[in-house]
Amino acid sequence: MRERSRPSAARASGAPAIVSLDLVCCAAAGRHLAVLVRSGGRASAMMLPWTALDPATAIDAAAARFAREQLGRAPVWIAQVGASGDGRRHPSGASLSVCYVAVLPAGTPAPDGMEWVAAPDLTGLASRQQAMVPAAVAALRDRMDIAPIAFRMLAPEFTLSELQQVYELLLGRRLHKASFRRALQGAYLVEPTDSWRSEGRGRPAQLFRYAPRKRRGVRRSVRFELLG
Amino acid sequence: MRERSRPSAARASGAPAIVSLDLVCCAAAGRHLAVLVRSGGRASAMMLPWTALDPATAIDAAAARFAREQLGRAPVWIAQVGASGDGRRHPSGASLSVCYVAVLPAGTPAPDGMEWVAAPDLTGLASRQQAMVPAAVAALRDRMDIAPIAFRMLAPEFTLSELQQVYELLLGRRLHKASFRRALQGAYLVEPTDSWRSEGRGRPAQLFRYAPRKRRGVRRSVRFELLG
DNA sequence: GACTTAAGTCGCAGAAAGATACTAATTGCG
DNA sequence: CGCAATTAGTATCTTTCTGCGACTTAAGTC
Repeated sequence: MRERSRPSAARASGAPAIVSLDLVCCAAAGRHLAVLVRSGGRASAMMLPWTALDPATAIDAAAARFAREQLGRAPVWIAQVGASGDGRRHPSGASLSVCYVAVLPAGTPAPDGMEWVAAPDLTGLASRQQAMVPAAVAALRDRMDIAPIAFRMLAPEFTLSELQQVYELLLGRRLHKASFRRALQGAYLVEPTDSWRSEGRGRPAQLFRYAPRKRRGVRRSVRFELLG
Repeated sequence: MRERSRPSAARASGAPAIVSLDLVCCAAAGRHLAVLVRSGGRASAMMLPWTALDPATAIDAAAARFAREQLGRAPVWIAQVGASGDGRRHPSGASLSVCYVAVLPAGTPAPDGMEWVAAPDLTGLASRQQAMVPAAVAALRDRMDIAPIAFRMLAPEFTLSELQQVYELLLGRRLHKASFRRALQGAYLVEPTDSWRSEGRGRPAQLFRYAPRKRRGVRRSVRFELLG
């Protein structure tokens, strides 16, 4: 089990780290989803931020605190992806790793010692961490229709085109503009502001903010389409 | 940290168990979802089946093997629910627990030392295990439209009314018969057999089997309804 | 002023989903 | 036997949802 540079928190007690807590921090960046990696000195030694899990602390709280420490600020959203532990390598040598996915607004600068890498370009991680990235992205995609993840990836005031781009990013496919806006309108999730933003060429876009209004619980119909 | 009767596998080595692997085994039982519990001698000392996680084994494989051991057969479906570790109590005293949800066909008899308890009646578990039950049910509900969970909860040949009852069980609401069948028909997931089953009162029902046919990938539209 | 680009809107055609009502086949009972 | 009760399965109508192309609006560019 090889070891290179590791975060100072790891194995501080001298006891071997049994369980690691790993973080996939995501932000929208143009057409890609960017992930924060710690580049340990050389470019080839990239790793996701991780720490040894303190058995005395609640794990969700530990993840939130670790994210705040690493980012210098609280993420706008965080959730557990899952636990993984098998033959694949982890920088810590931990036999078990619990992965969390955190979301930051687009344009957040990378903290010292870290950098944003587009998710598809992210290679060369230890194999267990490598597998966490698609799992974290899938977790985002799966939960974006029950939590306002896409909205949190934007500044508090945003254009509907920006929002649509985030949805297209996470879903991995293009959406139809009119249909997207109609669905959004019907959900009473945003309210217009008085501001407009002119960005280069075309007509200025109106700015909106996330302001969900209470609605009676809508129950979706049974979907067999993805089964099989 | 109190301890009562525990499975023999736990702490066999004498070292304290750091991570537990817990199992929520589910089966449809009438109008309720039933969960397998180990009733340790007295009725009050119920617990979910759990074991100490062996750091040397891949966790998914360990969960599958533990389920097979406990059930005397392989479950028809199993998936990880997540890791939980906080102040709440666990029978093992473990600081971290990884929960898996397993599915068995309706009517499966409880193994020795275990019994089926309807999920709503399941109280008196250690608090961390208590929280696993709704989380496991939610995991089933969330994944039933991407994995054939409902079909696996039935015998290989089943009636459409039985299938609908399972869906209603997992979704927690009534479905419309005609709409359910129309959607099922359109998904090409089942094929009729030549058998019919007469069960007491009304008209005999035709038996179907799960036989998904390949279809082009259907992409669902953006859903904002559950957001907010 | 004409062209380009992007934002935002309109309306239609087809698909999907809900409801009601209907037919069909069996058991229970007088 | 004949009829009510019960459950399975189907037909049809209506409403809603969704994909899509076409359109208008407002800016920059030449």
